[in-house]
Amino acid sequence: MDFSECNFITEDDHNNFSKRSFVEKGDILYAMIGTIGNPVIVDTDKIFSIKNVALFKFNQKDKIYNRYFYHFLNSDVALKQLSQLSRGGTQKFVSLGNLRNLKIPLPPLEEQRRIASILDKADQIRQKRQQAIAKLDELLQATFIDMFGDPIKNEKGWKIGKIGDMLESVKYGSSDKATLDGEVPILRMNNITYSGEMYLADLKYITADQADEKYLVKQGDILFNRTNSKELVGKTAVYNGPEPMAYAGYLVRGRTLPEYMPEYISGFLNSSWGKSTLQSMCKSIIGMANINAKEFQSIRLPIPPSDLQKQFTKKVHAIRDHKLKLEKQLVQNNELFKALQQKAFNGTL
DNA sequence: AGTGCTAGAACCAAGATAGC
DNA sequence: GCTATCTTGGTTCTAGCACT
Repeated sequence: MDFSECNFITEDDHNNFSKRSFVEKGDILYAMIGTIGNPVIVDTDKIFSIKNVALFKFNQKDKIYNRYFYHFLNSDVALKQLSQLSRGGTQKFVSLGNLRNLKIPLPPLEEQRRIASILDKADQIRQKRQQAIAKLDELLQATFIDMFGDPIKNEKGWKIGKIGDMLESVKYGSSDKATLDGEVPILRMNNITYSGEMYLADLKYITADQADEKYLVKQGDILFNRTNSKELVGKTAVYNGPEPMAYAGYLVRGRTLPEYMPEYISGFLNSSWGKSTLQSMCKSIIGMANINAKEFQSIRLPIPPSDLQKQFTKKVHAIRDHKLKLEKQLVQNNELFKALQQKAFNGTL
């Protein structure tokens, strides 16, 4: 059907609010530029100026149910229509005209409610899964505190030392140019997440010749991001992935002595104390911050007994395994949701 | 080899403006 | 006046090079 019977509203003068900027409960907002989409159902009445955002109002509430429309906007059926129409060079955007002309299957209201409630339920399930995953991250932090206490107060009276004391070697990575078609994958800063995990996607590669032993990571190596913005400098993760893999020059590789656990060091650096230590020590110049290998090694921390570090590592691995399981389930949930969505909007649900 | 430093690419969102 | 499109600007990351 043609959607022109709905009101679509865009911008308004900043000082001159009118009906056009009155957003009500149940309206839907939709980003027209940048990350196109991300529809939101408004849950409070508010007046504000809208720009580059489409506002959907539902004048004919007996004909269209907003949650049904919301799910439609999120569906591939709608996105496909829009992706063919979106314009712009580097910056993609859709126009109001494009949105007005969206073709949407429109069954009777009761049917729309039924479909929306099925999709809502499926959506809730995957959100719950996502929350469970987030909880596991918190558990990781809590486990660290539980076992080792507050590192600043050091109530448990651990020996205090430097990260360097726990390492057998510290090396900078390769400064060779990474490409998409080389042989050996090379880890870059985007492969380390802020929360301290490896993220092995979006890989680039170097040639086998360039992948000298000194530029390769082994399982159990610590990777430390020496150059980045002030907030992100010092991102640290323990490598546990497949080999061989190389690492780039703006990462530092730390290899622990056998009696110490890389997970403990990473756990410390990823705790709130670790993060604030890193922020306070980095040398920040025009946007970029640096922590060199020497400074990395000089970071002071409590060094608890090996046994305890090993126990911590076991727990970390158990939590990560569980998280991996949940993430797999989440992928399945997402696929299921997509399938339901497909069915919903081609009339077979 | 290790390190500091910087240009600029990529991305994205908001502001500004041209044109109907 | 309204909409479509272009410009500006911020953030983050990439990549490389020069200095020690």
